[in-house]
Amino acid sequence: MNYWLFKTEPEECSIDDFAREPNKAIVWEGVRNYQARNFLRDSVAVGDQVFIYHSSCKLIGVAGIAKVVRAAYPDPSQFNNQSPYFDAKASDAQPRWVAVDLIFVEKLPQLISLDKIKACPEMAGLPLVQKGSRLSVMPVTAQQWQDLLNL
DNA sequence: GCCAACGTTGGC
DNA sequence: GCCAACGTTGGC
Repeated sequence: MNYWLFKTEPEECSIDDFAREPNKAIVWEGVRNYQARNFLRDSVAVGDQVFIYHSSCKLIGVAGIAKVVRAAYPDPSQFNNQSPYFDAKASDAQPRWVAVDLIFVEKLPQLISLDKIKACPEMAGLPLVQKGSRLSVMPVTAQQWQDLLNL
């Protein structure tokens, strides 16, 4: 079992959206970065645990936890020309992007803020806090996972 | 809303 | 395959 951190803008999809329908799988679509896609496609597996990180908002940080219930499959939004994630260069035969499905695990009683994460020396290896990193899907070690929850 | 740092695109 | 121009990300 692996651990991950997925970034999201809460206005689009927040931990509260998961909490509202705790038994409904949420399609994690719209990842349009090759490095992030490769993680999704090659390494994210059913049962993996995911930190849901809120970005570009008032309260920036890890807001909760979700779990992978379906591994990578072609991201439906790439074929939908009404979607902001539409990709004209993708086809059924040759999809470019993948999605996974997640389900709610918990909302953290208190958000783990980016400030706190940055201040923690154990988190220095996390791409999230590395200068210039814009990865939206990143691996988290078991140690980092535990340390983060202890913050 | 600014802007630095990245990633992608496309002409050559 | 280089690289300038452009678009995006995401904290501030």
